Amino acid sequence: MSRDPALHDAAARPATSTDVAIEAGVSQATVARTFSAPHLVSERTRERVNEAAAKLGYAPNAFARGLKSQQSNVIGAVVPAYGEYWQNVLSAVTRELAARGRQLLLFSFADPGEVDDVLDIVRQYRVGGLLLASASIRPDQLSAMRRQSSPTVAFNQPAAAGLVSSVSVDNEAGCRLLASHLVGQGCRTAVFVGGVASISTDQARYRGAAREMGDHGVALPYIEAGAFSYDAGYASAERIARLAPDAVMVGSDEVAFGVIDGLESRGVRIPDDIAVTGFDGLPQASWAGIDLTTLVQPTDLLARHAAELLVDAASAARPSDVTVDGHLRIGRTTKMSSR
Amino acid sequence: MSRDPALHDAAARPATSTDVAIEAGVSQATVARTFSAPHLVSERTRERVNEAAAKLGYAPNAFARGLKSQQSNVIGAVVPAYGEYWQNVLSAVTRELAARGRQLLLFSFADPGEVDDVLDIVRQYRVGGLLLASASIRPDQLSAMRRQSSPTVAFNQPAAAGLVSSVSVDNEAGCRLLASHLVGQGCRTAVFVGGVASISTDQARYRGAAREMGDHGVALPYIEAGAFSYDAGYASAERIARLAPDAVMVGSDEVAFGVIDGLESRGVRIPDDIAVTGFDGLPQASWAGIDLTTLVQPTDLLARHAAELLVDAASAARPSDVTVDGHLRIGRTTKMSSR
DNA sequence: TGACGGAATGAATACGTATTCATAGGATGC
DNA sequence: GCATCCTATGAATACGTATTCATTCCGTCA
Repeated sequence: MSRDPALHDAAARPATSTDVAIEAGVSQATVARTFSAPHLVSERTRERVNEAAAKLGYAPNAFARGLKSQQSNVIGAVVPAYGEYWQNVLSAVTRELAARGRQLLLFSFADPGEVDDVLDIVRQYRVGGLLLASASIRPDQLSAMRRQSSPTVAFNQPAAAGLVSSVSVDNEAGCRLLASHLVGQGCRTAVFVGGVASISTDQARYRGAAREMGDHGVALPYIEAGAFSYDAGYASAERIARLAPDAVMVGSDEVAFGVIDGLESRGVRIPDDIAVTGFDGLPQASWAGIDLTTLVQPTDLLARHAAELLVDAASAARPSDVTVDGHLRIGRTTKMSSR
Repeated sequence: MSRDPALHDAAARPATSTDVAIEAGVSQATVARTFSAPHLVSERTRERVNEAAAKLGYAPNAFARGLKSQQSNVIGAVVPAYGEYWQNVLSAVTRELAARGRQLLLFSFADPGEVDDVLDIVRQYRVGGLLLASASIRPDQLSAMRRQSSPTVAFNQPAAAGLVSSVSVDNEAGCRLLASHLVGQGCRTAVFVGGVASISTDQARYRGAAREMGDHGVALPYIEAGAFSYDAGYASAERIARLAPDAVMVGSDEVAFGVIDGLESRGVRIPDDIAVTGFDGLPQASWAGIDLTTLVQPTDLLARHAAELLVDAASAARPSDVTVDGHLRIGRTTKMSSR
């Protein structure tokens, strides 16, 4: 029937190392060695095996390999289902891990309440490492995962420090930079717009901003947008406009984009009436039409650190914390002229 | 030493079904049944097993399970490392699959040349389904993956139809809608800006746009931005401005955002001098500051179809193609006044 | 030349689970 | 009261690979 029986067989049942062994006239052990420890196999035999493998379309079964060798090239990632920022992080981490021969197994959750269920599923996969992205994972959940003998890394979750390895930007210092810049521009009154007050990054950012502002005698009331989204930012514009500050420091770029549009829709001119800063350094912040002043997280660098910790087995034993500085990006949204 | 020996043991070696069996005083088979086919186990026994499992912190080993049962809950996804659009798709698909108890194993590639290597790695994982996102996967690569007995779905890759299952928006019809809208606004001359001319979606979109325009006697020259990125769009503004058309139809939103900023940086007013349309319906298109006229892909619906095909085993045998209509989003970028 | 050692290979086993087959014990039918 | 059937369980095996152990072969050194 089929014009290509070899292909047909392959479809029915993927070739195994034993199939290859028979085809090549060697033992299964030799085939396994050819793929996992080639230096133990003679040149001639290796060629024969590779030839047979190619003919049968053989690819080692990663599950069986993982089962036997008790380790896998799969790194788990627990990530929120929504959010521009996390999508970027995920993208960066995926690239770094791919470069290290690791794959990413994605576990997403839409609501913090789902985290427990998700973590239960994660435990079923004996992942070689675990990336916990999202600040809405509770400390007790973190330490529960810590039991796993594989490296666990919390991404941008200051509260995790000590419990598991962590990689973060210096949120507090970053916000001090932003605040300092605003003060330098002549800002005398300001407001901070956070996403969700209970999140540790949100707290750290507000703390940094409030302290720096305080050092210059500027008070910094806190407004909670309610979510880390454009819409939440847009909606918070009303409350901001009512306070009519010189500047708004927003806890994240995505929210800031909403704040800007929300304010402008109310006739507020940016930066002439109110200056705006963000935090994260999303690609859109650099778009000419937006040109937001923000703190750029070195996402690629953070991702690289995370990948190193995830791949390095030693980090499972002794959690280590990496903090990286972000850099200030000055855009039009804080070009406060003479005040 | 440790205050909690149970936890310590768990760290050393995760509990197995045999451990649980001993703890509960039953056989390993009974434990396995308790988790994979609870209805075969008596109420009383099930309780004892669950109790023992909780005590030991047992979670079934997904790899061993997959090895034995010859199927896994893991869906592979081959996705480009960059691109706003694909990040959104990935996010949507992840959610749909999570709702169906499936996890996503991510294989990303930065360059189309890497696809062959990536697909080789994919084959090592006996994934229960495979999502091929990205139009830069060649037809021969598609059909090679087709051998796998698991469902394979190409996302938004018209060229894949017939080879594997596919889920796409109707690119051609979508562009006709956009073109028709422009004509209705009084557009008499136009330009199409594609990302990469060799990509099949790009071709389909240009075809649709050119035909509809042609039906109204409007010629539509093709300009290639060179990539599906903001920067590529920004850079193409020079060539567009030189042609000074009434409207620019851009093949994707991300490129369109760049085109808009690029044009405005050259003093071109949008939409008064040139109208702009995009394609995809990215979240940013709806931002008030941008408000782009575009064709909104029903990403969630597409993702749902893809998830269904991936989970439904039957789709492995007989590829099926799903095409969904997008809808027009009219924004300020095509509010051409009186012409 | 004989003993020794390293390289290459094969046989056998274990990883943790699902599943088939067999068995024991009740409940049900007449 | 006996044959029958169904339920619950255990013993045993297989999934595909990595790895240990044993064996063979050949070259080398004294």
